[in-house]
Amino acid sequence: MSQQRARPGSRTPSVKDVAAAADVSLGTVSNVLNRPERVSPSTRERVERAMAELGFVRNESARQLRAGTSRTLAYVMLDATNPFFNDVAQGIELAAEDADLSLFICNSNGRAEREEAHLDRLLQQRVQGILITPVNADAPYLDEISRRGIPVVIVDRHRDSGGFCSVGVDDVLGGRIAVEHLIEQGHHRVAFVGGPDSIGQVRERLEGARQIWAEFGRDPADLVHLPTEAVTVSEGRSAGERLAGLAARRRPTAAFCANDLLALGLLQQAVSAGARVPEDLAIVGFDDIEFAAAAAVPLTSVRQPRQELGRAAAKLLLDEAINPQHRHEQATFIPELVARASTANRS
Amino acid sequence: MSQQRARPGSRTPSVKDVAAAADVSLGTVSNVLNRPERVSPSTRERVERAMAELGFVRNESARQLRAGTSRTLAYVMLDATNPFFNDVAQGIELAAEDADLSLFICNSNGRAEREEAHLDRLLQQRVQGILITPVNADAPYLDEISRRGIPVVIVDRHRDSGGFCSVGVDDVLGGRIAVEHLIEQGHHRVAFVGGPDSIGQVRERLEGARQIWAEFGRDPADLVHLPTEAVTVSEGRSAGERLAGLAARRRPTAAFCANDLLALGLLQQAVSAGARVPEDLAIVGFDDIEFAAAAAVPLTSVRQPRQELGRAAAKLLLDEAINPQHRHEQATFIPELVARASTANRS
DNA sequence: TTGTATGCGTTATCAA
DNA sequence: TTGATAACGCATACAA
Repeated sequence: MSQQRARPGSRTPSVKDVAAAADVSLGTVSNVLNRPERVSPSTRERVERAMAELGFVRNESARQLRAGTSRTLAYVMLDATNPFFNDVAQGIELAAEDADLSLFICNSNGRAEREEAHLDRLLQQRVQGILITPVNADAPYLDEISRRGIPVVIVDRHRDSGGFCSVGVDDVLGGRIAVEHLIEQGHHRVAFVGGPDSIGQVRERLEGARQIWAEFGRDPADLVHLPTEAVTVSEGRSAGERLAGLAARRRPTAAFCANDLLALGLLQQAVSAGARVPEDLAIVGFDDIEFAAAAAVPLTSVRQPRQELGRAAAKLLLDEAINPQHRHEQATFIPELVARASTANRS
Repeated sequence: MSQQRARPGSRTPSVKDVAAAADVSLGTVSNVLNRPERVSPSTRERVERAMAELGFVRNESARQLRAGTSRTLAYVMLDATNPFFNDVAQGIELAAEDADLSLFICNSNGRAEREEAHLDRLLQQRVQGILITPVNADAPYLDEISRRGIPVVIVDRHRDSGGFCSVGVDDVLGGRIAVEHLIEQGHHRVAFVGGPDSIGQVRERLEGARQIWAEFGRDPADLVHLPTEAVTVSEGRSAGERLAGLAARRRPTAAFCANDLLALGLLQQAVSAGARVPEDLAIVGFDDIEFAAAAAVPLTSVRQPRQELGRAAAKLLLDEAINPQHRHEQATFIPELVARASTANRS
């Protein structure tokens, strides 16, 4: 096999090489690159031909060093195994692509020290801005970055103390519509599955659930909180076991899960224990990831506009980076119930 | 809210600023950064203090421009909605992190023109190397990149014409063990669900299935190919409908799906049509993504070491980038059957 | 052990 | 319309 590599002596061609080949000055080559209208058609064509022949590719590091502005964005994800965040990342990537920007993607996996290490590296890269779903939205190093003049947008979280753009959905409302739906379906005892409390979303979704429960005049004791240690499939399963362990007359007939991973785990446990969904147990998830619709019993879920969240965040970031009179903005999207078989009517 | 930003007049501090603050020369600061052993403890400490006080962060563009070596890798994914590729990406990211490298992640979404646009940008970034699950492993622009001296590793695909490192599993073997398992479970008529043919993996998994089928002396007509237009959940559903439409005596009692997404779609269709899994229809998937184990009927699947694939690919890439006597290598992992409820024994 | 000087590839300013 | 030149921030060879 011809292991054809670049000949040892050959650097990758620079503007200088192009200039020599096209017999123009270096400045003219740069103009062809950056302000082609300033250069006459004939020489421009000559330069372009030389570029093609030499296989010239602009060196972005040099460009960035000189111009002072980078052409990269970064997204620091919270949990790469949750499709929700990957969908958000896709939205960001599409926006970045539109703006001809490259995107660093990092995963903190829920650990603050990894998050900080990533941020460190991104600072060195002089990224134009950072999108982040932080482990802790109030971490001081986020302010530190912002103080450096680097735009930071918080994704799928809001921050009490302000100072940042952020995007997310109205989680309280999401909790309300989920439980309202269950009430409408005739349930009188409902479980809320989710935790830990340190996750703001979980708290707010539960808060919404409690609000609507109270508004319908229900007894708070009939809204049972099944806490979990994380929002994962396996925690959903374990919550299911606890649920199944309750005495029949105390057992909720429906569960609202803080996210779809929990809901899928709960569904699996229920089915494997011989329970029928939704007849014995109705289930509502949150996020509406693709696997919610793909479940054996398609899952009712509170939809977040996942890609749109990413796109919106990227747009806010770019505005902050470019627009001098940018004002921080908390973009809150409205979640939407998507009813499927897992909560079909109890008739 | 105090919109505290960098004071307009303040650039981010450079080595020069640090040098001035620590009252040493610029070269000494650079030495502290790159060969700390060469500088005396006392001045080193002074310099480090100055760095901390000024909040100095090394400018990676300048470093890269001067040193000629970049500290970034890139992975061009084929399909960001498939958790399999995200798991591979995680493996890559972990390896990159170990090497203190940043990672660009791009998604071609199966479209060659997006892939090329991404590669273009990555070339400009002068990435140290590119990992890619290509739309078409034989695309000539991959050679073009390699010829430029940029290491390219092909992930989850192999290339006939060589010239690259690649990682993947033995797909033929994967097909064999999947169908062998079904034969052992007592199935006499089996469906292969997958397509299009342009995907090498699909062809090879089918090939493996046929091999083992023949070796057991079975009639080729009893291995029914249900072609799909993509390896997605919805195509799995539609294959399920076709399967259900077959006359009962011609209908396979088991299906081997080219990947888990297809298998999940098939499972959903079967359950919603009232079929019991595995009693009426046994299902085997491929990849063993997390959602296979999380399905309502946990899915038997042929496991690929997803993260490990990514890690191995990154290691090959780094070797190619650093080791002058690097030799291209096709790393082939052995897939492994993970038996779950979707193929429980027909007793 | 520390300082000085040069250049990486590009953009932008100014003169021709 | 084009050319010459300086500067971006850093690493390194070499001198002190």
